[in-house]
Amino acid sequence: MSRAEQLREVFAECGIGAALEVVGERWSFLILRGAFNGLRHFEEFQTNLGIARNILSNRLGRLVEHGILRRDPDPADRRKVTYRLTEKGRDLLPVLLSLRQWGERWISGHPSNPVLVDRYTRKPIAPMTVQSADGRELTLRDMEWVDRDDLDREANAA
Amino acid sequence: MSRAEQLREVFAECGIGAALEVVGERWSFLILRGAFNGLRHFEEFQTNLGIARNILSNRLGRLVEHGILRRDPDPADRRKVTYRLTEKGRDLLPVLLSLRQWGERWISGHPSNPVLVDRYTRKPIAPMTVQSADGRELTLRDMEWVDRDDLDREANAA
DNA sequence: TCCTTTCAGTTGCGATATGCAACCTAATAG
DNA sequence: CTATTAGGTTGCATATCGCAACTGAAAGGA
Repeated sequence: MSRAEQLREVFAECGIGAALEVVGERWSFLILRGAFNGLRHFEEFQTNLGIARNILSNRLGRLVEHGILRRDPDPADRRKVTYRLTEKGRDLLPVLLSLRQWGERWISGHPSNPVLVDRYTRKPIAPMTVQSADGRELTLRDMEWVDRDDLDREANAA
Repeated sequence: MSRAEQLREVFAECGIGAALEVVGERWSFLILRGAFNGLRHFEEFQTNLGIARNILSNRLGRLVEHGILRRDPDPADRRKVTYRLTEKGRDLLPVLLSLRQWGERWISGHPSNPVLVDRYTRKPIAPMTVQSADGRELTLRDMEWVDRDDLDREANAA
């Protein structure tokens, strides 16, 4: 098997591809950002993001299909519909925050508003970092890509 | 100012929008995933990702424009060109890993191959989490969105 | 009751973006 | 000096996006 074929197999089953099929379309991340910031209704998303209504309709539908948002009628006003994050959706917070911090550092050049703070200490959250199993911060030089089977063999040999 | 207008202002200057303009297009993340895994040449990206050649050309060009990849001629073979991550590109690793871990957990349902391990302990890296300034893991219930100016006022009042 | 506004979409249509296959040029290999 | 490889570009078909206008059901107000 050529190096290229090896890599193709390896990448095909990567979680990134799977994730992108669900949240990789244009606007999906921005809609989720809105949801994390408390937006709930169609018109709120539309006016805040400035997204076309048909696209918004399509994206909300898809996020609901994939179980990232839940769509419920508003009991108080039967015209209204509320979109809320599910656990699966809330679990995207690390992705959103990593992306945001990167954008702040490398693109916009300054911290955004509002800030996500620890409710008790009132201090902004820490930058997202890659850490070892025992909590040390790792840089790319401290890491290595290893085939899962090779890793098992290493463990058994030890 | 209405609640909607407040939020619009607030979101306009969020780093996520800025980041997405650079890496939010289709294929960009997958190309970066490839780069993190050691792909360097046009044909490698093309055969591994199965992306159309014109789109690949366009995306590589854009990533280079934005300073995420560096494009160098290969001194050993003047037909070849190498694309490599810059520091700005390498700093996207937390984004890629968060996305990958989410995809593994919620979409593909199983860990991907290969694994990123701590080079010395040989243990897989930890899941990406949101942490307080002093390193405690935080859930959404432990956090709050706060306007930066309000936060400053809080700090001064204390 | 009737009229107006709000909410959450849908529809039609032109502008973009994507994907495929074929082609191209320079450099290398044999 | 011919064939192959690397890294693209070009043309063309299809899919997606974005805007503006429209719809239908539900409230709100006089």
